[in-house]
Amino acid sequence: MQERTDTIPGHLAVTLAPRGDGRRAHDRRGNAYAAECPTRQLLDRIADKWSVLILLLLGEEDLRFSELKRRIGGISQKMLAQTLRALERDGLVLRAVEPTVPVTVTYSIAPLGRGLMAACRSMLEWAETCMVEVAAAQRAYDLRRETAES
Amino acid sequence: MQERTDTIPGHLAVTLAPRGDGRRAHDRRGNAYAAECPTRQLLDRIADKWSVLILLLLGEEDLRFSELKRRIGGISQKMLAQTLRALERDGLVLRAVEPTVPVTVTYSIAPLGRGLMAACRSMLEWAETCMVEVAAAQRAYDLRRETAES
DNA sequence: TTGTGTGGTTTCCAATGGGTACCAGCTGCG
DNA sequence: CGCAGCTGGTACCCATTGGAAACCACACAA
Repeated sequence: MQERTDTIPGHLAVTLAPRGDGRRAHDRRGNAYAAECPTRQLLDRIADKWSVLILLLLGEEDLRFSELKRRIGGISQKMLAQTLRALERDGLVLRAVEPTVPVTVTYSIAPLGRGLMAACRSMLEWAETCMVEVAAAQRAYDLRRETAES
Repeated sequence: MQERTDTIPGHLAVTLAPRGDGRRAHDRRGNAYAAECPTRQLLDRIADKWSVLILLLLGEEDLRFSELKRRIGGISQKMLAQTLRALERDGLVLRAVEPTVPVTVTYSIAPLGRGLMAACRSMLEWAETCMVEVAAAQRAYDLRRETAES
């Protein structure tokens, strides 16, 4: 949305190795493949199944803790709390506490998280679209291995 | 690259719960939030940091095992082998063995994986774009907690 | 009084991931 | 000749992570 290619103050100097050969486009924007790069660390946190699922759900409507837990099959309370806290810290979701009788906590998507949601959504859509082909590929692979073993 | 949006035969019938209330758009395409849903299981596998990084790299050029390991900071041989095998099984990457002196194994992206790459790429681009804002949000969050503690 | 529901935290244990060593097979160097 | 070295892994072991379940505080309801 804004020009940032060479306006970011300090971190590019850290992550941009002084190589001089501008080989690939993304290298000019910080190397997300280096473990120490902040972009990589951010990517590590969001390229996570629980984060993606939570963001997708919150993209549709605001939800409370227990409702999220109910909707996301297989998530433990611990991981839900942990992931929500991380997303809140990153400014991707908002946490609103209403001091009702049993305290009510509502989670919603923050402005910063909206952009990420689009990426998550296209991942989900790809999965829905290609699932059958993937399943076929798996069967083919397993069959190949099976016959190769004998 | 090719039309596949509405030509899929059978799986929609499987994942579409017979509920009748078409509340939300994605419900009509199988519930990816249920742990048993194949779409969810696929999403779990691809919403993973190593898978995303590998796909992004292979999207740019074919690479060999050791080159991938060199480029992806912090990945262990074991995780690289494991993730590559899973991606190969899912039909997302291709593994080509050339019987050279020390055997040379080249990995490339499969047609099926191309579509997913787009989603991975937008995730990376989002991370690059919003990293600074996220870092600021983190600092604000930490500060809030710090002062709340005292 | 005991149970319910809320949004967690804590505790413990199993599973997952990572580090390291090792392997096979041939090359080339000393 | 013999031995290191390069490749793409696998096997083993331990550290970290994730999950299940218990616990908590609080107010109300039966």
